Amino acid sequence: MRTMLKDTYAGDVSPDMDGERVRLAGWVHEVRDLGGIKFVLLRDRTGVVQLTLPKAKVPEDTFERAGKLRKESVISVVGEVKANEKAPGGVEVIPERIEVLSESETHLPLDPTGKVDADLDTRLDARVLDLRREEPRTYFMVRNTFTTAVREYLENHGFVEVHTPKIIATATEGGTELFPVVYFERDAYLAQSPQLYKQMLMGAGFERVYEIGPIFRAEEHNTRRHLNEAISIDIEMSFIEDEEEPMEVLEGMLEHAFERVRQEHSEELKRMGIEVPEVEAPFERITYEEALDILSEHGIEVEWGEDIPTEGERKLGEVFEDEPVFVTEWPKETRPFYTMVKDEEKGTTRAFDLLFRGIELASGAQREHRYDVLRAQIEEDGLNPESFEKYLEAFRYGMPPHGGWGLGLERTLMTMLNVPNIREVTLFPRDRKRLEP
RNA sequence: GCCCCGGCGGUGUAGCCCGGUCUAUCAUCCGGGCCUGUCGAGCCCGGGACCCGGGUUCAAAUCCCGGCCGGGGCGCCA
Repeated sequence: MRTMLKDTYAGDVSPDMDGERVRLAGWVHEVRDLGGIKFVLLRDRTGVVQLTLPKAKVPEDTFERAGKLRKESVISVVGEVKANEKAPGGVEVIPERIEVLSESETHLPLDPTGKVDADLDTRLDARVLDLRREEPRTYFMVRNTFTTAVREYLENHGFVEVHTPKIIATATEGGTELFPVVYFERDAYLAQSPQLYKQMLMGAGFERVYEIGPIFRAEEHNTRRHLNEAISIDIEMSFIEDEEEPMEVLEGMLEHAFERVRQEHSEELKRMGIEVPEVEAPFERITYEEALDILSEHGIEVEWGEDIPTEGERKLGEVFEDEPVFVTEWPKETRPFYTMVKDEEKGTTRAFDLLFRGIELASGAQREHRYDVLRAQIEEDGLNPESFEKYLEAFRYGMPPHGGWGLGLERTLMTMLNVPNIREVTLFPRDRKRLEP
């Protein structure tokens, strides 16, 4: 990366570049004025480098200007690299010229050097400044590595990326609340999931699709693991024999993506005290019934047919520690109409959830591809098949057996990085209280 | 939707329980000064705050009520 104003990243300046002339640009991290010598710490997205200005060795106006720099102003610098043991990292830059490109106001809403803590709420209010800090920046570099690795894996396994509509006409799965939007003269909603469209693409013969896109949930929840707008990684695949195949894609993909993050970010994560766990496919698999038994052994009673409550998820997280675990064979009543029933007598389905560190990261299933059965299940759920007409049509002209899952991106990152609040890994989170920035 | 908790300078806090030199603590920060090796620089001087409204009281940051804003738990989910 080079521009006319910048040819070197702060983090790339190293002692073996001694004598080289560099153009740097970034933010004034700190200024230490000792009178006859001044130190300016220049920060960019790669790190911090020290500019050293001994009065006798730099032009007078540059020396004067350095003393007047305000924290967080944007500057560009032309200078010479000097290896020097006294400098942090053993290297510093002696500037010839310092140009202020944009001056920062004083009284910053928070301290980007991180010497003084700020509450998450304060940080999110001043998110642009907050994102200049190393920790949040690292989270989003990890996020980028993660989604890149996900695409890599899925592309290598024959999945094609698609984009389905986010403005929809009807409630998809029922259940969660939808955000209404005014669509010209009609009512419409923001999509809570790409589910129905992914399936329609199976009918279209795409065979393997994935989508990384936003989902919207109008639930008034107020917790550290919920957002009203989140990113979902979704796949759907055709010609599967059972739900085992999409599960294998999920565990393989996560193994790969976690490994990538470990490879590319271990250094800065270690500095922050974060260790990304090694996850290895195949993951543990237990049935819903076995999960209930385990919980019962730990004093948590869940009635068959009920969803596993938060307390139970947490307990399972303790039991399986850093091991992701699939919970399979969920009862029919806990699952939406498009889920394929596995055992009519027992009332179990081909649905699965992926739990990791006590939190639900993904859910998926083999879907019902038989038109008549699907239609009947819509009715059983108390929904009107007529409002699913266009969806159902996809099942009338040849629909392969298929299945897939949706994985919450932010949920995955927050558990992977062990951060206490999902908002940490979201650039500009949307929750019950927050609509801006 | 139900429940719990909290609001003090730009930021993070002490003080609140047990009202009274609180003329409000400390750090960071901001402004000024000194200093040629800082790296959480140091030293000196200065600046800046009790969420809003009402009530109780001789007296309210402190007690009570309401509002606003925020944090979290549950439910539901990714």
